[in-house]
Amino acid sequence: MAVTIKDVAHASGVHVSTVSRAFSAAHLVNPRTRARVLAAADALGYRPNRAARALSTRRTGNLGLIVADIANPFFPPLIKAAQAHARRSDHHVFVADTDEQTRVEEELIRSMATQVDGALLVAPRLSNRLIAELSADVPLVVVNRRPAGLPAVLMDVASGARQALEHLHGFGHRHIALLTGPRTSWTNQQLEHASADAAHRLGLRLRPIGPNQPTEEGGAAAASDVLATGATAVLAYNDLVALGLIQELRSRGLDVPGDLGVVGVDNTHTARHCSLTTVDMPTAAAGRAAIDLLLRRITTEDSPGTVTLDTHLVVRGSAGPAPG
Amino acid sequence: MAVTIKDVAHASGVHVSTVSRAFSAAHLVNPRTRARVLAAADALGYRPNRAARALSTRRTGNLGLIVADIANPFFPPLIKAAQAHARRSDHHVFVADTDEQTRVEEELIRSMATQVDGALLVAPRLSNRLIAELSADVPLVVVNRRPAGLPAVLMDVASGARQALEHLHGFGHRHIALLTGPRTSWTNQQLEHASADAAHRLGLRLRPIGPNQPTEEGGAAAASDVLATGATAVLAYNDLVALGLIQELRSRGLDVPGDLGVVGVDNTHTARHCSLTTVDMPTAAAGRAAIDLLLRRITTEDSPGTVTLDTHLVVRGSAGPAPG
DNA sequence: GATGTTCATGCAACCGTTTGCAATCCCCCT
DNA sequence: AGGGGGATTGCAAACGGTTGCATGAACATC
Repeated sequence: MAVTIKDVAHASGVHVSTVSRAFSAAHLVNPRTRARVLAAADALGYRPNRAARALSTRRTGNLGLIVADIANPFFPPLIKAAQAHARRSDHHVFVADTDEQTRVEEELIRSMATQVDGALLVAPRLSNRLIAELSADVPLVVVNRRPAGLPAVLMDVASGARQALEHLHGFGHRHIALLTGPRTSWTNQQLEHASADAAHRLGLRLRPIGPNQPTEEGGAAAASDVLATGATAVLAYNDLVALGLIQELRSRGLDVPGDLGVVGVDNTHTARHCSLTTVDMPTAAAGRAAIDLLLRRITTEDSPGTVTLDTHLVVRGSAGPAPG
Repeated sequence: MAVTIKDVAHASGVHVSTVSRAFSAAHLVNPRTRARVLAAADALGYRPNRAARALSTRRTGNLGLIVADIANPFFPPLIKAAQAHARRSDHHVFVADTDEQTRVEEELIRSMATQVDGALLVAPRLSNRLIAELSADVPLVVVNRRPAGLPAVLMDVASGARQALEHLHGFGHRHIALLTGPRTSWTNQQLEHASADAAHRLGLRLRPIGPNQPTEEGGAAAASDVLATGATAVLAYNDLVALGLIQELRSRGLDVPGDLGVVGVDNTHTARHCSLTTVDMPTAAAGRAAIDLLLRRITTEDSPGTVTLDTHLVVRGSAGPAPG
C-alpha cells in the first residue's frame, strides 16, 4: 500500500491538515513543526497523490498535447520542448496521437478534459466550430490555427514560402508546382495564399496540386501529376511530402535537383540529412510559447492573445538552376 | 462547472449509486432504469471524472511511457503503436522524455507512480538495482533491457549485427570499426557481444570505439578515431550515429560508401530516405507487445515473462565493396 | 486585568466516484 | 399463509487530499 498523508500525520504526531499545509501552504505552519513533518514524510517515502489533490483543488497539474501524427518528424521537437518547459512549473504533459482522424481527435480531447488543466492542439484538423465548443470543457491553446477567441501560436509559413519562391525564381525557375496538404490545415491555407501572392508578384506560373496526404506516400503519389504540369520546381506542403516525391522521381530515373528542384517545409531532422532545401519552422520555440500561453490561460482567467513566429528558408541541395 | 454523477442522478430520479452502476456494472441495474440514466447522462453531457474514480478503484486508466529522447526517430513509431494499442483497452498513455539523464528518469518515474497504473521503460539508462527498487512503487515493464524479475520486450539486435557483419564480409571488408553507445544500454552490450562473436567467426578484425553519444554529434565526433583505425567499414550503435558520421566524413571529402562503408541500427524513417544500410528494429511490434505485458501484469498479479523479437538487416546504399 | 491580535493547529465538510451492506419488492414453492 | 430467494435500489463509508472555520495559546496594548 502506498503511504498517505495520514501515515505521515501519525508518524509526526500532528493532524492531517497540518501535513497538508506543510506541503502546500508552508507559511501557515510553524517552521519547527514543518521540519518534523517533512522529515517524517521523507523517512516514509511519502508522495502526494495527485489524483486526490485534483479532486479538491480542481487542478490536476497535467496538460494535454494533441498531435496528428507523432511519427511525423515535425512534431517531436515541439513535444520535447513543450514537455521540458512544462516540467519547470511542475506540470506533466500527456501526449496523444490522433492518427490524422478528426473523430479520434475529438474523442481524445473529450476524454482528456477531466484529467488535464488544459490542452494544446497542434495543427488540429477539427473545424473551428468544434474547437470552440470543446474549449468550453477544457482550456485550449492551438498551434498553427487561428480560431476566434482562442490563444494561438502561429508559425508564419508565409514569409518562408515567399523566400522559397524568390529562391527558385533566382535560379531561373518560372513554372512551379505547389503540392498542397490537408484542406483544413491552417498552414496549408497560408501556404497556398502566400505562394499565390508571391508567384503573382514575381511573375511565376504556379500550379497547385492536391490536396495530398501529408506523408511520403502523398508525395510519391503526386509524382505523375507533377511531371504532367511541366513545372521545373516544386514547393511541397512539408518535408515528408517532398522526400516522398523525391524518392519516387529518382526511382523513375529523374535527377533532383538536376531535372526538377524540390523545396519542403518544416526543416525536420530528416531534411537536414537528405540535403533538402526547406523552410525552417521554429517548432521548439512554438512548443515553449504555447505552454506559456496555456499556463497563463489557466492561472489567470484572461485570454492571452496570439504569438507569431517567423520562418525562413534553409538552402541546401535539393533545388538548383532551372534546366534548359 | 462540470456535470457530475449527482446531476445525472437528480435528473433521472435515482440515487448516485445507481448512476454509478449504470456505467460500471450494467448487470446490477434494471435495463429500463439504466436506459433512463444513460439518456439523462447523454442529455447533460456527463463524462465520468477519472481522477475521482481512480481514488476509489485505485485504477487510473493511465499508463506511463518513458523514453530517453523523443526526438530520436527510433522512439516515435514505438510510442505511436503503444498508444494506439493501449487505447483499445481504454487506457491513456503518458509520454515523458528524460533527456538521456538518469536523474530525470528516476524523478519522472517517481512522480508518475501515483497517476498511472503501470509504466513502460524504453531503453532505460537506470541501473538494474534502481529499476527493481522503483518497480515496488509501480508495475514496470521494460523494453530492451533485462532486469531480474521484470517482464521485458527485447529486440534481438544480435541477429541483425551478425547479418550486418556477414554482409560487410561478403563485400570484402576485413577490418571494421564498431561505434559503441552508452555503456548502460542493454542494446549496446548485445551489439558489442554479438559483433565480437561474429567477427571472430568470420575472421574479421573488429575495433570498438566508444562510448559515443547516441546522437549525430556522437557520430560526427568519432570520425577522426574511425579514420585512424584504418577500418574500411563501420557498424554504428544507431542510425543517428551513422548519419552523423557520414555527414562528417563527406564534409571531409570522403565518399560513402566508396571510401568507407557505414551500417546503422534502428531503420528509422531517416535511414530510409538517406539510403542507409541498417538493422531493422521492430519498434511498433515491441510497443504493442510491451503494452500487452504491462496490462497483463496489472490485471493479473502474475508476472509474465520475456518477449524476444527478431531483427534483420536492410540493405541499402551506404555500404558497398571494400576499396582496393 | 480585560481586551484584542496574531499564530499555529485541529475539526469536519467536501471534491466525484465506488461498493459492501441493508432494505424493499416481487415471485415461486410448499 | 408463510418463507426463501433473486432482483433492484438506496444508504453511507470509504479513497487521499484541501480548506473555511473554530479553538486555544502567547503576547501586546491600554
